[in-house]
Amino acid sequence: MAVTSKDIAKELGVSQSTVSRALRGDPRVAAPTLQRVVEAAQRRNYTPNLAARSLITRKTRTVGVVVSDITNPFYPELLDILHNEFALANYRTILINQRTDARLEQHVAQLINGGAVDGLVYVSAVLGMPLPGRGASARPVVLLNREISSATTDAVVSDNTGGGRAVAEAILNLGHRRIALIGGPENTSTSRDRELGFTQQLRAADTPLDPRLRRTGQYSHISGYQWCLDLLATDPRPTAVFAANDVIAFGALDAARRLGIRVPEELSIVGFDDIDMAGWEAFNLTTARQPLAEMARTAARLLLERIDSEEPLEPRRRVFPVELVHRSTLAPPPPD
Amino acid sequence: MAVTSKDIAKELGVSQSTVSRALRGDPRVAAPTLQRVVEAAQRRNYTPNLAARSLITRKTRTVGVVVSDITNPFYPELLDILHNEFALANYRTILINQRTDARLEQHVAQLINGGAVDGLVYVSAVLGMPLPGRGASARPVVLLNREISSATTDAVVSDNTGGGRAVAEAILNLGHRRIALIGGPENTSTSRDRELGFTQQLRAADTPLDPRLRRTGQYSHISGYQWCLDLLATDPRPTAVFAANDVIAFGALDAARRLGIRVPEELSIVGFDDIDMAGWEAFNLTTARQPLAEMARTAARLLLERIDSEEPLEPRRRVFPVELVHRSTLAPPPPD
DNA sequence: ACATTGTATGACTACGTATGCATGACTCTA
DNA sequence: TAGAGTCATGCATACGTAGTCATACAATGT
Repeated sequence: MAVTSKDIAKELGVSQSTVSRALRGDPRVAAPTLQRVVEAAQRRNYTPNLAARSLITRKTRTVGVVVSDITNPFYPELLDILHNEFALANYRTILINQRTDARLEQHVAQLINGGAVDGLVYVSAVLGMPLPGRGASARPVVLLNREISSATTDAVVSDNTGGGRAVAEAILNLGHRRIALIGGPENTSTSRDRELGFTQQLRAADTPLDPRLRRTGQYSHISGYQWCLDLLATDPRPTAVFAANDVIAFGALDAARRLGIRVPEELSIVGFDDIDMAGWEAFNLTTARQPLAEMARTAARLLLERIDSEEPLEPRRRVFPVELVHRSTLAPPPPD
Repeated sequence: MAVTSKDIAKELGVSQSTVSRALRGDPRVAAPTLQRVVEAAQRRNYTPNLAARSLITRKTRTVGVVVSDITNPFYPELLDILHNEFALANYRTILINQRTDARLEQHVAQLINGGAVDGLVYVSAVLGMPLPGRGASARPVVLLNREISSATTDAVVSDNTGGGRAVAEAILNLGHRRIALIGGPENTSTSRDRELGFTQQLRAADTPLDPRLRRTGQYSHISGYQWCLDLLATDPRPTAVFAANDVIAFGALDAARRLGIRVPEELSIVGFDDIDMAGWEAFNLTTARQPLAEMARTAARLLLERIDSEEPLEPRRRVFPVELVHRSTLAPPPPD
C-alpha cells in the first residue's frame, strides 16, 4: 500500500485537510505546521494519488498526442518540442501511434471522454474524418500540421500551398520542363495543398503537370524509393522531382543512387519540411522549410490556453510561412 | 459535465450497480436489462471515468516508456513496437523524453508512486543511477537496451560484448591495423560493453586500441560527424572506424563524404544496432544487428506479466544475440 | 404448501484527495 | 474589557466507479 495523506496526518496528529493544504501551498497553514508536513511527506516518500486528485479537480495534467507513424522521423521532431512544452507546463504526454493502434478511434474517444487527458494534439488528421471527442464533455483538441476543412477547433499549419508554389517556381526558373511529383496520402491536407500550389504554378507557367509523371502514396522512404524507380524508368525521364515531404525525397535520392543517376546533375529532387536529417551530408536536400519547432510550440500553447480557459474559445488558425532552403539537390536540367 | 453511470441508471430506473455490472460483463445481470443498459450507454455516449475506476481497481491501464532522446531514430523504432504491444493488451503509453524533461526524476517518481502508470519500460538507464520507484508501492520496471549492474528487476539487452567482439574480428580479418573507435556516452552499459568486447578482441589479436584513436561522446549524428572529422585529421589516419551505434556511424559516413574520402575504399565504417535507416541506399551500413523488434516485444511482455502477477517475481534477464550484417561500408584497407 | 436454492437487483461503502464550512484561539481596537 | 476581526485547523462531503452484502422474488424439490 502506498502512503496516503491520511497516513501523514495520523503520524503528525493533524487532519488530512491540513496535510493536503500544506502540500498544495495553501496560505492558510502555519509555518511550523507546514514545515512538519513537508518534512514528513519527504521522509515517508509520499506522492499524492493522481487518480483521486483528478477525480476532484477534473484535471489530469496529461495531454495526448496523436501521430500517424512515430517511425517517420518527421514526428519525433514535433513530439520532442511538444513533450518539452508540456513538461515545462507540468503536463505528462500520452502518445498515440496511429499505425500500430488498431482501435485508434476507441482509444482516442476513451482518452477524451473518459477524462484520461485534459487535451489532445492531433498531428495526423485525415480529411473527412470526424473531429474526435464531440459532446458536452469533450476535451479541447488542437490540430497540428494537417487540418480538416470543417474543423471547429484550433489548427496550426504551414502555408503548404505557397510552399508548393515556391518549389515549382524554383524548379521552373532553372529551366526544367519534365517535372514529376511524388505526393503523400491523398486524404491529407498537407499533400493536397502542396500539390495544389505546385500544379497551380506549373500551369501558370504553361507547363502543366504531366499526369504520367504524378505518383501518390505514403509519406515514407519506401514509397519515395519505389515511385522514383518507377518514374526513372519512363522515357524520356523527368529531370526534376518534387517530393511531398523530406522522407519521400530521401527515398527518391536513394532510388537515383541505386540507379547510378547523379543528383543534381542528372536529376533534381526537392523535398518539403526540412527535418533535421535533410541537412545531413548524405542528403543535403533542397527543401521547403516549415518552421516545425515554432509550429509545435504554438500548438502546445494554444492547447494549454484552451485547457486553462473557462469559456469556450473561438477556433483559431495559425498559418506559418514556408521558405525554400537551397542545398545541393536542385540544379539546372542536363542538356538534352 | 460528462454523463456518468448514475445518469444512465436514473434514466433506466435501475441502480448504478447494475449499470456498472452490465458494462463490465458481470454474468449476474438479466439479458433484457443488459441490453437496455448497453443500448443506453451507447446512445448517451457514456465512457467510464478512468480516474474513478483506477481509484478502486488500483490499475490505470497505462504504462510509461522512458527514452533518452526521441529524436534519435533508434528510439522510435523501439517505441513503435512497445506501443503496439501495449495497445494490443489495452494499455495506454505515456512517453517520457529524458532530453527535454528537466525534472525527469520527479516526473518518473510521480508516475510510479502516484499511481499514474502500472509499470515502466526504461530504455535509457544510466550506469550508477538509482532504480526508479523504490518503496513498497513501487510499480514494476523493466530495463530495455541499457541495463544497470545492480538492477533487481527485469532487463532485456543484447550481447553487446559479443557484438563488439564480432565487429573487431571482422575488421581485423580484412587486414586493418589502424582502427578507431567512436563510443557513446561512457555511463551507458551499451557503450561500455561494446567497447569492452571490441578492445578485448583487438588485444587478443595483438593490435590493442591506440588510445589516440578513441573518442567518446553522445549517441548522435553530430557526435559521430565531429569525432570522425577529428580522427580523419590524424596522420596516419585510421583505415577503419567502429561506431558504437548506427547514428554515430551515419555521422562518420557524412564526415568522410564531406572530406571526399571514399567509403569503404579508403575508410571502413561499422555501426551497431541495424536500425531501419542503416539499410537505406544512402548509408548501406555494415553493422551489428540487434533484434530490436524482438527485444522490445519481450520487454513489453515481461512488464505485462509483472503487472498481472500478484506475487513479486524474481528478476529476469533476457540476452539476445547480435549478428553482423554485411553491407557496403566494410572492405579491406587501402594499400599503404 | 412449505422449505430451499438460485437469481437479479438495490443499498451502501471504500478508494484518496480537495475544499466549503464551522470552530476555536488569538489579536487588535475602541 | 468586550466585541470584531483574523488565523489555523478540523469536520464533513463530493468526485464516479466497483464490489460487498442484503433482499426480494422465482423456481425447484419434497
